Amino acid sequence: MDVNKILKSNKPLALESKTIIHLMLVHQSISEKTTEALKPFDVSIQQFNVLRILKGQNGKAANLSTLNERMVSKMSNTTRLVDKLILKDFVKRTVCEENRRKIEIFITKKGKEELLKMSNTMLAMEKELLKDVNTEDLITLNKLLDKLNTDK
Amino acid sequence: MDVNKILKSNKPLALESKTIIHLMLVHQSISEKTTEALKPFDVSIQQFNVLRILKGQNGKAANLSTLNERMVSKMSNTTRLVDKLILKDFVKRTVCEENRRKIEIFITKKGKEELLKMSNTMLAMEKELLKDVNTEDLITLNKLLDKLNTDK
DNA sequence: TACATACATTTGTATATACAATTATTGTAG
DNA sequence: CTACAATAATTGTATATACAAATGTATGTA
Repeated sequence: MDVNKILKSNKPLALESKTIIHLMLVHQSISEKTTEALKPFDVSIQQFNVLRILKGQNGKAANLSTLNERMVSKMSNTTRLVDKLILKDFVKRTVCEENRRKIEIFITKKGKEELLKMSNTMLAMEKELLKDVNTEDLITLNKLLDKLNTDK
Repeated sequence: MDVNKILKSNKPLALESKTIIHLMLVHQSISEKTTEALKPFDVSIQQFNVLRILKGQNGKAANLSTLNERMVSKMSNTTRLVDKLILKDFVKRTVCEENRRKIEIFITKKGKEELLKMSNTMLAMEKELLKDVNTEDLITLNKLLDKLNTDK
């Protein structure tokens, strides 16, 4: 992707602005490819992320706040994401007995099975997207992204 | 931003997956900061982008398809973005006389004035976000992003 | 015990976006 | 010249997201 071709601006943008736009365009592309990759499973990228986090818990429950901390989503919408995953029978939700304000969310057997298929499809998409970026470059890219001042 | 701290996964993710998540998290942060920066002007990042592209036209009109090509937006929504900018008196829309299917969109004087203020605010935000990334790193980052296979 | 406060989640609602269908205009084959 | 396809933009609608307010539960304190 060549950001200059897209911008076609005669007055040159600040390098900072250009970088931000570049990141936006890259995100848009990733987002579209992800939606496409996950379409057969009828889940959104956010629903996929919830499943991936839950599986990372290795049987332990996660409550909503925990999910939320690790996700690109607002609390109120995480509730609704979980609602949708329950409808698909991919996760279970129970009230936490030690603290009834909290809820506990688990991934189900079906959820785990589907997640495995999704992950394979996703990884194929990711490899295709990153096929011209070698390992060394990927490491550099991650290091550079770590330098961004994102409060996280 | 340290993506490993956020993921907290025990089973290590593929470097490709990690990079994609990293980009997603970075985008989310940029998106939030941008919304915040543009709030005083009551425009969205997409509306800002329309204005920036129109200004880059240097008086020449842009039609919707042109705007769309250069933007992170679907055609149908670009129509509505322009609607909102018209309400604010930031742009004007006229039917193209050579081809009445097309419309021509111009930035207004008021639009240009406001865009200048917005750009200053945005640049300050961008510099803050990228304060720990030096020029050389920015160039490297853009080069790496160019390597992504995004069909653009 | 009663009451204020904090915490965890949910609900309501306005706005944003994606996708499909529609309208209006132009181009073109017969 | 008419019919049909192609182009440019708009509209309808379902889903997604952000933000604020509300709900239910727990904790501190007078």
